[in-house]
Amino acid sequence: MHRNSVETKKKILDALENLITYHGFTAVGINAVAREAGIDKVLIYRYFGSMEGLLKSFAEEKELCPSVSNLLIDLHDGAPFHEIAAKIVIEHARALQKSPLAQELVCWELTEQNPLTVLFGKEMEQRGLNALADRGIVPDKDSVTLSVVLLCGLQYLILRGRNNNPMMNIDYSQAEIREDIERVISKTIKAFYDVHEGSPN
Amino acid sequence: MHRNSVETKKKILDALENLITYHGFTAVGINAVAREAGIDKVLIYRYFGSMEGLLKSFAEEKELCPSVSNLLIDLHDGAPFHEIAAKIVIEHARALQKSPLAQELVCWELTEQNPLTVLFGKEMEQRGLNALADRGIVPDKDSVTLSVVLLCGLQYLILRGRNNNPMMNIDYSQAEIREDIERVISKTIKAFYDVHEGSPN
DNA sequence: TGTATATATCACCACTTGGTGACATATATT
DNA sequence: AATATATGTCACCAAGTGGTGATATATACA
Repeated sequence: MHRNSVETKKKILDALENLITYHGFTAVGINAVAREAGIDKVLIYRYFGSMEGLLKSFAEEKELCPSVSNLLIDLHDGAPFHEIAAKIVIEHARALQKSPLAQELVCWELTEQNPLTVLFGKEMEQRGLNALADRGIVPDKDSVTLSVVLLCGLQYLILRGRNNNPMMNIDYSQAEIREDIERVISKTIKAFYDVHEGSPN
Repeated sequence: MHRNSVETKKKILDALENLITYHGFTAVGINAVAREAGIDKVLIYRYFGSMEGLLKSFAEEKELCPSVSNLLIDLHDGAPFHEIAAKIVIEHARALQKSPLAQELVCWELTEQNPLTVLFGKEMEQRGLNALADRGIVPDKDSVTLSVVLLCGLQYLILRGRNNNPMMNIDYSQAEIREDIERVISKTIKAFYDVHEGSPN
């Protein structure tokens, strides 16, 4: 065997990722990570101090969720707010759907607080805001509220769908149903916006 | 000590409830339940067969979430659909907010499947539907989709708020913010419904 | 070449977990 | 009162957990 600390650290971080992705956050622990990485657990303590330290490093070094900004490039510059908002919500959901790791982290975040879930949560919060800030848009409070509620709803539906346990038979992973949902989302945001801009409070 | 099996069973079921409510579903286990109940764990096996059996009995015998139908009594008979739908969503969320046990079960359901989470999930699904069925209302698909997404969004926000970890500073547990959210929900459903009934597909 | 250090292995600790068999004793039945 | 059964206690098991100290060995540096 070669002795290469950076390689070993990588092995450990990768093992953690695989563990979360394929066995869920409940499977995470010092012994499990060491086993998965094929190294002695004492190396985890040596290089990361503790499980907390490992989670922190993982949160900092791994790409936990892709930026949403670049998913909006096909939106023309003068697009109305409701289109942008809908697009952000929908693309955010699609990205989550594609990433079992991110799904597990969202779920973990609802269960427990640790360096990883906290950092991940902050990152996720910033995604949509950045996409808007990039375009110099400052949305009013109610519009944000609606978008967030819709976004959270989609996140919840995606989490529920994971174990073939969809909510109300609304299985986001099925293409036709996803299209239905996305159409309703767009229609809803537009309808709200049309009514709202007349009297935004 | 008196020897009373029904009392012991009750002790065990109560212990499980307290454990879930005050220490979260991750704390649930044979040893933990026995400890909390102050009885020997062998009695759990004797009376419920296994942890699974205990969860099943718990799901069947405990009142996991209050019916939502009786929360709608102050709604007049001829109320338009959008008002009823909004009321159901909002009352559902308020009920969840009041029940830490239900919150934990919702979270558990996203993490793992077991007799308790499955039964609880089915019960939750039926709540809104029953409220509508009681009034002889058969909503169209898109309206259901919107209501479900909004409802799920509120559930998610409530779960996130539990550990002082609110999403985007939208803390459902704060009265003023809750009122904002509820207002947006009502406004949204009405706006969608107004547009939608003209072209329900 | 010899030596120090970074890296990795191994053995062990106390504690918790789910699970079971042997036993004691209160209660009910005959 | 004698017996059977329901109920409860105890001791134990193998396996897993987080965590640590002692030791081996590859690599780098003198």
